[in-house]
Amino acid sequence: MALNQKSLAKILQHAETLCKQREVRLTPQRSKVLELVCAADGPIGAYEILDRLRQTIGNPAPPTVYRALDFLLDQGLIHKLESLHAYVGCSHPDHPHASQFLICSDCGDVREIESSGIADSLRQAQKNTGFKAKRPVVELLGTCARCQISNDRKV
Amino acid sequence: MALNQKSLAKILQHAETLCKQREVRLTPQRSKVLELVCAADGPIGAYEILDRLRQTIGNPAPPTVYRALDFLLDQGLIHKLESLHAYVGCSHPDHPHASQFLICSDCGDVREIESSGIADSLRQAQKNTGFKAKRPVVELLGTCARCQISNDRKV
DNA sequence: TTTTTGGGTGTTACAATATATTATTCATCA
DNA sequence: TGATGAATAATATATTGTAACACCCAAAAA
Repeated sequence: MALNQKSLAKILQHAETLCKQREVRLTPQRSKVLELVCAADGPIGAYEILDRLRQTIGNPAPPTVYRALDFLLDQGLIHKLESLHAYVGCSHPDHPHASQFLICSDCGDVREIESSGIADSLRQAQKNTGFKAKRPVVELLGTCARCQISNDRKV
Repeated sequence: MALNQKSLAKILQHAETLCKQREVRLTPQRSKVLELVCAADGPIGAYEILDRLRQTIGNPAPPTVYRALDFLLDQGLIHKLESLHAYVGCSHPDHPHASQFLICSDCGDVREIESSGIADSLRQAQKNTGFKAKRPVVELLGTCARCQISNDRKV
């Protein structure tokens, strides 16, 4: 992550455009929550968002955050990492898509990938079983390439 | 699920054998938790386990359950459904494996599949990125074949 | 035999995450 | 203006998960 001011503005701008197209309302609060998620240096929890929101809005309560998060999730502007109970900004909110996450347990880094191979295999599995997925959750918990190297050095 | 007494006993027996082989201790409590998870009619939450455990053991506390669950997860005897905050017995604990779950939001049914296609694509993604997964989480949230049909009828 | 050690357990308290419920605001439009 | 519906506010509570520390006990070491 480590987003600069410029690209953050770009994301928010983009979100606004998308929501206008879709005729849904990106209210100030929702926009602020999106900003907090995207500006965060990695996945961010709902209550961390709540804390930071207090610096802008007067004493918000949990439902405020969760409602905003639900909206942003629906619009595909952010993703929820189920295994971390945390949220991240979406790398490419233009098109609805099934992304996958590589979550490093050592350094905490989270990388979003969009593997057509994985998507294909998931589609195939659905075809085989008659199941229809609305929200695929694919999260690989493990060690990123960089941490593997630094771990090897230590040993 | 809906397990009969006989196959439940078989599972427990099997778990005992595995743990002996691995030289880890399947204590009475852990065995009891495994039994509760496997006997449950679907995914079961930690606190539901806690409640049922009270009928056997004198006043257990949350850590008791979570410790047992952690052990069983480590041994691959159960799976955790991250998106449900719930646990299910593993269909085939013999070999460590990456399974995937089809979770129906309508009827609550959970089906464990073991798709070699998905496993392959995950492996490939790891190869491409240098990431090394210790625990893959693949959960498809959606509608099962049966519910799709009954939903269509209603509409 | 005694000591030590380490895993497992018991217990209390608390942290973190999430939802239910009810009421209120506010823009929009008939 | 009044009605409508979406969004928000406020309060309380439910649910899930950990930290910390004391204790027990069995197996290994002295």
